[in-house]
Amino acid sequence: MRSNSCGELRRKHIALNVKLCGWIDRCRDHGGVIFIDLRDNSGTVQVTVDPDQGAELFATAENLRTESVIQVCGQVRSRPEEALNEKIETGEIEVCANELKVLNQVRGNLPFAISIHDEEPIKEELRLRHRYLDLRRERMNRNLRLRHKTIRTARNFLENEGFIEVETPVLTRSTPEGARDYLVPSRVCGGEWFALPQSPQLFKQLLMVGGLERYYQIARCFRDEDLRSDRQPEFTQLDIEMSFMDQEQILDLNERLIVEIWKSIKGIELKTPFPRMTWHKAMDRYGTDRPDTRYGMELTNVSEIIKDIGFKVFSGAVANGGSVKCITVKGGNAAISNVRIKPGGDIFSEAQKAGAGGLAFIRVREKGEIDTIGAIKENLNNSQKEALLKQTNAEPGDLILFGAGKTTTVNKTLDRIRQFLAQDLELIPTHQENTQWNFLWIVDFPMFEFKEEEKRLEALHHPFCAPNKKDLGEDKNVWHEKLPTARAQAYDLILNGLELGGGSLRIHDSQLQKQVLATIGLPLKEATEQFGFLMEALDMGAPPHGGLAFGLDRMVMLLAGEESIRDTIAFPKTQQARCLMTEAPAEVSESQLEDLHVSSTWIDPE
RNA sequence: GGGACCGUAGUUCAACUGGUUAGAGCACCGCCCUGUCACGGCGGAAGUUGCGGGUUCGAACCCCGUCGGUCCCGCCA
Repeated sequence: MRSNSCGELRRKHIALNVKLCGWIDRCRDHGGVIFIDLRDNSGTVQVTVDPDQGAELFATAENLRTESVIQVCGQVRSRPEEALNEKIETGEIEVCANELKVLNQVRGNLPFAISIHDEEPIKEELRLRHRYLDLRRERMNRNLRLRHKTIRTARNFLENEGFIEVETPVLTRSTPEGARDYLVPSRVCGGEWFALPQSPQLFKQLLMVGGLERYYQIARCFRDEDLRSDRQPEFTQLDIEMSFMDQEQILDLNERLIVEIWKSIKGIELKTPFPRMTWHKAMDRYGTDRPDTRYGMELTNVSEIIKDIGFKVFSGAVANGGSVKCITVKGGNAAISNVRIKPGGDIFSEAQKAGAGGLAFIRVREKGEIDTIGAIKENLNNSQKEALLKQTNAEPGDLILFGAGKTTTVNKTLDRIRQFLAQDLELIPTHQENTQWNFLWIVDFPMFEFKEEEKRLEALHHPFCAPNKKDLGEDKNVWHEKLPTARAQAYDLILNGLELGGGSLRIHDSQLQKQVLATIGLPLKEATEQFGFLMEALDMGAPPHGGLAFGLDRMVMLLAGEESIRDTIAFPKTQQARCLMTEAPAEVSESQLEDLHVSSTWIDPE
């Protein structure tokens, strides 16, 4: 069909007779001579149609339209001296057409322009409705190639490390905890349902019991929860699991994988080992378990200094078991007006959205003078003031913002304000050549967190994470007492404040597994029903194992510099989890439902 | 489940405080043009202002509802 690709043609091809296929990127009809920019995915080349090549050919060329698919036969020739174009890779030559066939004619208006020269933003709704056209455009084409290259790099790396790729079921069983499942009714087993996997977690553990030792998968995962710019109902994980490796070895292997990917995609040599931070320290210093370390403004705990002062908002918070923390905004006096930090202001309302009742502040003036509301100023003696300024490293010109109350709320508030101000004050170097890639391992997560609404403990990662042996001790009889406060051998990889992946060492002892499930309030009977196959396997020679999973869509998004994972997925869904192209989900016939022993209770609001 | 923003020609945008026939670039159609490369020139067609209702002498604009899209909170082990 074709002898060459458009983008490869150069001087050395001059005089060669070529056959090209592609899309018409643009046409320039000069009446006597017609120029066609022909595009395939290697690039574009100028095809010239001269009138002396025949009336029929010329007539066809005159009626061409943008984005029609054509096949061109012609000879590569040098362009005239004055018509060379340095801006185009193929700008030294052109193809003189002697035959031109329209393989597919564009009829009617295109919903939007495809041309590489067109940079107009298009409404996403339209892009999704005609995704095949959007994919033809430079940006999406590039993103999908980048995604492919990322996966290929991971595959090569893991291959060389002795991993094998294994597929796990998409039709599996529903499990409690975690996200809402997508369900599939069984026709053969009436009244019973499959669930689509939220991740291949249990299967990959059982592959370890199966003696595979090193597994990976580009795994599709499904979660029926509300969406965000970085969440799709079906998304892809780079899922990895291995046996006989301790945490350090697992982290090291994954660092090398990440280094390899960044080298191949960005041409950057990342420094290893990546920094590590305990979960506790992250919460303390940043108020979040996924801190963005590209900028400072860390949290300072000042509970000790102000616990006895007369300002009840502060002292009361500490007395009630909470804390008072603050962030110091360098140069904040000049940069941030009082209007913004008082009720109604944008910074104040950020604090409110995080659950804070108010937002106390201190402006640091020359010679240690401070400027704040009377209630704080009057109740702060000189030594407390000095201690405060010292601990926060505040200097004249700085603004200190406080969170006081329940520690979780204080952390949430200050984390949110810290991120908001980083954006606002442009503390993050973006669109610069030296983009920072701040990788950070968060380690030593707690096993559980207390779920206020349900008055019970819940697994922070998932209930298969192995607890830290040091926290349990040697005596198996007291494990159940120590479990609730134990740390997990779990880790997250954070990149610039986003969770890139996470994992853990797994429990490979059925007794311990049962105790963990009991700790989150799952009775043995139910646990056996849900996870009996796992517990059984753990009694039949289960190797110590662990692994992790990376959010591939998110990783590609960051590598591509995109702000939504939809731009890294060929056919993504909208925030309402619809596909605008196929219009899925859609109604099905009554007989299909009957086959599945299902009847719909949906009542159309009309 | 909740909050915010958006929806005008095929498309990207405009239309003052609610006021004449809803405009412009690109695309499209026609004519002209032999060296352009985001070609150029002249002309033309193109609109249920997402949809439904209300307020008003008068609505793209204000109000209510609804549909769709985006961002966020809740949610997402």
